Amino acid sequence: MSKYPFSEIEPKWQKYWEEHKTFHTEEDPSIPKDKRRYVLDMFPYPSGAGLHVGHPEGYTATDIYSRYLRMRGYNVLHPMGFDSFGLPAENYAIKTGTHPWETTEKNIRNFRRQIKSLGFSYDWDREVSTCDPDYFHWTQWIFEKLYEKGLAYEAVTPINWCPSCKTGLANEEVKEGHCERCGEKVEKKNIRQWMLRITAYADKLLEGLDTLDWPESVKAMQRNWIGRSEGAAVFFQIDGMDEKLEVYTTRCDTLFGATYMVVAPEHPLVPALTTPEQKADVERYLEETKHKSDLERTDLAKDKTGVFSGSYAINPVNGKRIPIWIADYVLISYGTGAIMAVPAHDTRDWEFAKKFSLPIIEVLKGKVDVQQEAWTEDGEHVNSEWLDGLNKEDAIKKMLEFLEKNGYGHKAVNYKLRDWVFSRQRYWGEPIPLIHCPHCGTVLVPEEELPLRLPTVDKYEPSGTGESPLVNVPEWVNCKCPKCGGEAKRETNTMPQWAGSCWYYLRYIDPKNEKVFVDPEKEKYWMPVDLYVGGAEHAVLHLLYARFWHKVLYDLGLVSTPEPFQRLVNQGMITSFAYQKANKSLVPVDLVEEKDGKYIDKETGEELQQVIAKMSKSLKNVINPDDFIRNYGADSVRMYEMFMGPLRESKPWATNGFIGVYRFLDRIWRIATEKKVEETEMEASIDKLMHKTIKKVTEDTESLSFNTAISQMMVFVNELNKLEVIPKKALETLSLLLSPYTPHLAEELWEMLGHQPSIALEDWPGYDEAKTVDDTVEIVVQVNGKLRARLQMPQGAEKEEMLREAKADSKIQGWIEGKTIVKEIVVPNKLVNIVVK
RNA sequence: GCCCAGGUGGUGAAAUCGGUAGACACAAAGGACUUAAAAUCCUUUGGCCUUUGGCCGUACGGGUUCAAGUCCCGUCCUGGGCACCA
Repeated sequence: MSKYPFSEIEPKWQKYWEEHKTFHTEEDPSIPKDKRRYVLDMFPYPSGAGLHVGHPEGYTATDIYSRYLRMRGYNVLHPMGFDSFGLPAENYAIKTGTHPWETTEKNIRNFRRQIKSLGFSYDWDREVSTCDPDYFHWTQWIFEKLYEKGLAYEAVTPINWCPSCKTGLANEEVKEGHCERCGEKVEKKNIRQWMLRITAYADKLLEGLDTLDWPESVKAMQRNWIGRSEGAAVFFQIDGMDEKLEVYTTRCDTLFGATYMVVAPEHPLVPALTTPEQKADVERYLEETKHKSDLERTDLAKDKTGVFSGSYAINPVNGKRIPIWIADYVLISYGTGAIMAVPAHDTRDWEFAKKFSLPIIEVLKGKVDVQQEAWTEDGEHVNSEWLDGLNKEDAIKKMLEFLEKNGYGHKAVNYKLRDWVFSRQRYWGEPIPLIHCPHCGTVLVPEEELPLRLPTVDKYEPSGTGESPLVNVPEWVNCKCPKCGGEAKRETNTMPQWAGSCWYYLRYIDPKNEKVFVDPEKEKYWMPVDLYVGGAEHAVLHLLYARFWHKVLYDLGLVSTPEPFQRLVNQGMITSFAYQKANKSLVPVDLVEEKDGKYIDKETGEELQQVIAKMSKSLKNVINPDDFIRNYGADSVRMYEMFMGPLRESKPWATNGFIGVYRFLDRIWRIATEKKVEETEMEASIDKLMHKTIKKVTEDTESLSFNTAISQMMVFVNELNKLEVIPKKALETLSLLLSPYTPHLAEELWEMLGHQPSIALEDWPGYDEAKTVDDTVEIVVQVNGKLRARLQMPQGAEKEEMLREAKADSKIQGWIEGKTIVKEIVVPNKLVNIVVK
């Protein structure tokens, strides 16, 4: 069926670009700052499975945009690399004994081949790979800066432990109590960890969001994750003890309604609070909660449990004695690990109070009986002495004044954000460049000894005791202390995968520099990233960590911008069709057949419903672009992925739509090769359409609305196809407009039209605004808002004339005859609406 | 439960400073060309009716307006994120 020889054209031009270094980028100082753009893709983890169709979506979008900007005279930095440390290569090594380096190299070669086969205009001289010692040299160096600044610290804390991956996880890597990577239930485990003090940057990370051109949803997610809340710290005197219990509350105005207190089971005051009579009960409860997994503790049922400590606290506002309970619905990790409970106005406290028959006192006038359910909305204060009658806002203000004046408390801010657990007990990651010396304590590996490389090991198996496989390599672990020269041991933890991706965008700027991580002049030349495109799955993890590192580098004067990524666009996920039984279970795609537009389960004959689902191995609906590139060409793949729908929205991969863009490209090929192409005067209508097309494609490319730009090009091509003789100018313009989208075809056409390559270096075509408007326009005539007639009128006709013609129309007369005209609305060049009674 | 997106033909989707709903494409049906097929080209294609015309139609129910897919209020559904955060 094929006439369009993509399999010859595409390798030809890919070779040309590579040999001529068409997309090599230099820091040309003569190009002003506002004519430079940094267009970045989220670099891939080179998995063994290779590229899937989601990758080229974002990569094509940035490639079109980069090629467009170059044609508009911008100097564009558009690099690609590989995020190559990570667990899959290590797990494969455990299974097969193959060194992760080998697996990773092989996968990178495959990824590079696949990416190149799509004809992207990357400057390959700038490729980086995070597992390359020349790269992680500087990852380690940045870690040392963080350490020197006091932002890295060691702690033995309960961390999220994945028993399957045998490593600690950051909070961000735990999803619903399960390991994000393997799905195993996450346990709590106390081990020695390196932590990064990201909490010190909570406010800066929050405030910076306001300056960014990012999707609101991603900003909202980061705000949620940081979780800043303003409230008060309140001190409760413990009855009969010289101790105070500090709580955090956002609603200090409800203090008169506090009828009991709760501390987390891990709270340090628990032993002191426990009275002899309660000791047995408390110990039993502590034992119980210790064995609950995180998931069980936060499980759906959320049945409240707890035990009375035996002690009482004094409510500072009224001197009442209130009991102190121990319960695991209070988390040690948030606030002070202790709360004042106001059961009338908090659902959780209410449930607990009901279960243990604690008093419920209403302090906000609500619409419900607080003995029956909690009232959690605002209301007038009652039973609150000097707060009675006030609303929430005023009452909080007044209470804060009272607390501060009497030393009972003060304003306080809390965050949900936790410090970042930065160490992993694994082999395939950047070694943390620290040495433990019995005399000098923790000492940094001297800068001149970086990069600190990974030793060769025989077994990649983690020890499972919370230590990395590196502990089994004594010749690597044992070393001399750089300070005192005595016997010392290396840190055996490695960095998490996120480390390398925290700063890779800076290394692209100066990838081969052996002296510094990035030359400051070059950094100033390109930063910040003008457009960053990638999946929404990195909304908190990568994008928060990278911002954190960048802000630290900024504070150290090492980078020139407070934020790394000025504009972020999330490409929508490419989903796939899946087939659902009546009981909602999904059937793998290879067990489904299509019959007369219906989908039938091959095994049972049951009729199935077509639904949209994430691509997954188990449903066998993962799509690899290689087959499509082979069968239809890279240009078709690029164009199809852009034509499917808006870049930002998720959309299903429906292969039957693919043929449409292929036909489109084939049609262009036939126009160029089978029709006469001559330097003729263009017919006015074609000329107008050409100018309209240039305008639409320009605007839509600029705004990343590639799907509508493509449909406009289709309209233009359909019109050209009707002509016997093709004006050369029209075909040249089409080639230029196509060139960011289907660069191989465009280069070939450009050459056929007698031009020197490369079309990528040509100027983007301009348009004449006057030619983008039609001489006559269709005017819609409505009567009472309903469409009744259409008129052809000259562009820019006067309102009076439009109205006169509308009323003169025979159809309209039928509608307005014998009625009173109440109102007449005229929108120039658009419509007339006559309102009658 | 909370926070963010989104709901338009058989399908992917266009159209949002409120102004012709369904551009472009797929699929389907019919036709031309052909010994035949593929490819290509042309026509039709939201639903209904009494079909040179009319009525209905953008998840559902209200509202604002001369005019609502678009704005406002409420409801339902789908996707994503967070989740005992005091």
